[in-house]
Amino acid sequence: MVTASERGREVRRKLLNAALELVPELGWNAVSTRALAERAGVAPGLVHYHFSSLQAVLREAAVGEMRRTLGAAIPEFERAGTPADGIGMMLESLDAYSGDDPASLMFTEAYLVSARDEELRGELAGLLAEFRDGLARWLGEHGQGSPVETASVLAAAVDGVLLHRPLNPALTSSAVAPVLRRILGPDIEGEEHR
Amino acid sequence: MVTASERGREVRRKLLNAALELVPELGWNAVSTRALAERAGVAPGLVHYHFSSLQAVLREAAVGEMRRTLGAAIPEFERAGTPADGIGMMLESLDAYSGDDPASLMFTEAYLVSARDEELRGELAGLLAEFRDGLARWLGEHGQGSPVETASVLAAAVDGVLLHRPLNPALTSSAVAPVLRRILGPDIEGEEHR
DNA sequence: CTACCGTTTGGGCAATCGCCCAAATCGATT
DNA sequence: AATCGATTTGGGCGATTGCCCAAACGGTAG
Repeated sequence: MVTASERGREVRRKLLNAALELVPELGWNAVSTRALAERAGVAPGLVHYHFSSLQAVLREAAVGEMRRTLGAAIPEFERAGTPADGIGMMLESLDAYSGDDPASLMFTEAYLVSARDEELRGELAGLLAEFRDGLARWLGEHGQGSPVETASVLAAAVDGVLLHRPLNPALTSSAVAPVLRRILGPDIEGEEHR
Repeated sequence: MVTASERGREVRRKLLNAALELVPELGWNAVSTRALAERAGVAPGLVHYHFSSLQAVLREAAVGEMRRTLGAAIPEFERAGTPADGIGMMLESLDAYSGDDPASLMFTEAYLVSARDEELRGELAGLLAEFRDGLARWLGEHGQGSPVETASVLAAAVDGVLLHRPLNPALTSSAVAPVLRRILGPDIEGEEHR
């Protein structure tokens, strides 16, 4: 015995999962109402019954996925004893992402769309700020100088590596980790330019 | 007196410039034949007279823009005396790119599309390899250890910063430069994980 | 002047788009 | 059994898509 509202929530879930598959496969702007419904195995009209628009489905799917991924990253980080080990662990778990896998592509697609979608931009900025602050706090507690700036650059660098990976197969974690770890070292003297 | 072929080459140029504007404005997949022609100030049919497909216009525009930008970056780099100064200079000139400006968005759009477009992927990989190798050679000549890995991570980190900038306004060059410069320092010891 | 050829025009083609909606369906409640 | 509200169905709406093409245009050569 299944109530109508239970079936409804299941359809919603299937639509969000379909979005998680199709955005990386086709690109955010190439996902259509009908393709989404077909992948979810439901009738096309259901998309606009459960969501206010096609964009709303994609936004909710993207934000949910990123929240899950980033939320799992912080505690994993904290299992490491030192920041240097933390970067190592993070990059190792990052080897699961080739850069052209669904999760990586969803991240980049969302970043890019957020440049033109104010609502998505706000949600992503909040998500990213939360992750960055968590990382910065942990870095600070372990004696890292300029923890906020370091965390910001670290987060950006990791996404940059994912962005470059499909074009540069040499960017494996074992090649990246030693270089990226140096970011935890002391400042390097350099002229300040005007 | 203007020959037909001269007018033709001018139309081609105008279409490529229009693509340079519209891809960042609307997103790669949202640029249509008609919108492109309208922005270029030419008739719609000309798009498929001068190019084999709409995608071909966007590809040629993106590759050209990236070739120009990356090509200008290497000599600028070499004007610096030390790698530390080079990063400073690069990041300063990078302040011209807010992350949601046309040039930055075109870079990211191209990276993303290349995940699904084999031809574009090949061209971008070549472009990126050329830049990375030039940077690595210069780093090596200035005594930088692991120059290839350092250059690869540096290139990725810069693109990551551009990707994050619209979501994290604190990522100014003055905040990023000191952190990113540490990448030129000595290796940091850290456990190797199994 | 005529013939020629690369360029340009603008409308047409079939396909697809996001979104809408009346009607059908289904379990729960009376 | 009758009724109700939430969910589902599938087709329809006007707009837009990439690409095509016959016809017009315009400078050059014979």
